[in-house]
This record gives sequence, structure tokens and C-alpha cells, in this order.
Amino acid sequence: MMTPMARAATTSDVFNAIAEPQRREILVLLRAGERPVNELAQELGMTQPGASKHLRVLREVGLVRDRKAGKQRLYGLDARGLRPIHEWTGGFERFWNESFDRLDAYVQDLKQARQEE
Amino acid sequence: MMTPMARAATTSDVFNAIAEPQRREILVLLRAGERPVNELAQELGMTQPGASKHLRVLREVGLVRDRKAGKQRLYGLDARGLRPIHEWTGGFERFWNESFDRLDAYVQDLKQARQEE
DNA sequence: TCATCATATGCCCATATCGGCATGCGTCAA
DNA sequence: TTGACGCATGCCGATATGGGCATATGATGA
Repeated sequence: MMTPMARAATTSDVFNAIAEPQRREILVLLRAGERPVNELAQELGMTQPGASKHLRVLREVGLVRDRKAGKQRLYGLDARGLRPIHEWTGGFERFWNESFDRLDAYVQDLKQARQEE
Repeated sequence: MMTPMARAATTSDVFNAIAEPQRREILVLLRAGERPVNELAQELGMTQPGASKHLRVLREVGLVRDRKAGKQRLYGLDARGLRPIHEWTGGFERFWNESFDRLDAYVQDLKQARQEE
């Protein structure tokens, strides 16, 4: 029994949403203010459908909000969802600071355990 | 010409590496210190091959280092790669703080543009 | 040299993604 | 009402992933 259950949790969470380079670019652009889809697509060199799809993902995880403005639809940033990521990575801060010492000792070990590979 | 070029950049960058829940769990566990594969697999309830695969991804993006220790292979954290992400998200800090005001004004707009759907 | 333990890989299945393209849908102006 | 514009969707093709399982590889101790 048991369907092979390919891929586990993936879509629909902020970590995944910002794993895509173009989506990160969209977010950066939106810091300057709301923008209609076409403008975003043009400024980022992507097709309109392409922009719409990425915007959809961003909207589904709550990183952007949209509102109608005439024929256009303006997308705006809602960065609150990035905070958890900032905090999660922040939980490793002391480690990347310690890194010098730790890596140094680490490298020593490596030199002695030179039977590597 | 131009091969359809399906998926764009994905693997091999830190953003993608931490987009996987189990890989994030591994990183968290490693904050307590180096661990052999089997131990990680057990503590996280995954199979040994599964753990090895996730560790490989983490190693390829530089988030973990490994060294031999007898029959085992100890994996250790190298959090330096998380710093760029922490900083990238930090670039949005003023936005999630402003959020209250901005969203408030935003909601007003929405209420008036109630022809939404 | 030979079992045995600890890992890494290879392979297959099922699915998730991305991009490109065509098309549907809603809005506005003539 | 009609046509153009702006955007969202649907569909297809190519590929990346994840998990499960079997097996190759490396290292250790008898």
C-alpha cells in the first residue's frame, strides 16, 4: 500500500516562495511601491504570464497583496512573512560568528585525518 | 531554437537548500554539535539514505562540513552561508515594521475599491 | 581476507515546477 | 455593444525533486 508519496511539503510556504530568484527580485522591486503586473514583467525581463504566476505564488504565501486600479491590478509588498525567516536564520548568528575559531580547529582535524578520500 | 529550458536556477543555492523542512531540521540539530548520519536519521525519523541525500545538498551549498571519524562520518554545521539570507530578509525589516500603518491605509483603499470580485 | 557496520549512490515512481503560448475574463472608452 | 488593453489560467514539454529500496563503497576488526 502507501502511495510512493513523492515530494513532501514544498509549495505554499514562504521559504519555498523566496527560493526562486525572480520572485526575490519582484519583492525587492516592490519595496519601491506598488506596481502593475506589466511594469514588473518589463522591469524584470519576464513575460506577463510569467510575472503573474510568480505573483500568484507570492500572494498565496502572503508576501504581496493586490488591489484593482482600473484595468490594472497593483501588487504591493507585505513583508511580514519574511520576518520568520529573518528570525530563523538569526538563530544561527552566533554560529557564523564563532566560525573562525571553530573552523580553525576544524581544519586542524582535517589535516590530521588526512586519509580523507 | 532554444531548448524549452524548463526550470530555471534551483538547486545548489542556499535559499533552495533551506526551502526543505527536513533540511532545516538537520541544521537546527547540528547546532548542538557534530553528528553521524545514522544518529541524525534516527532523531529526525528519516531513513539513512534520506538523511544522506539531504546532507549532500547541504554540503554542496556549504552549510555543513563532514569529516571521517572511524567508520562514521560526522557532519557539522557551517552556518556562514545563512548570513546572506539573514541579511537579505533584513533588508525588508523596515517594511514589516511599517506594516501597521501601511496596511491600514491599504485596507482603506480596499474597502473603497469594493468592486473586488 | 572476510564478515560487518556506516554511508553514499543508483534507479524508479509520482509529483512539483518553470517557461512558453494561446486563450479566457473583466474593465474601460468610443 | 464592440474592440483594445491588462491580467489570470490552462495546457504542454522538459526537468528537478523526494522518498523508498537495493546495492555499491569504504573502513574496521576478527
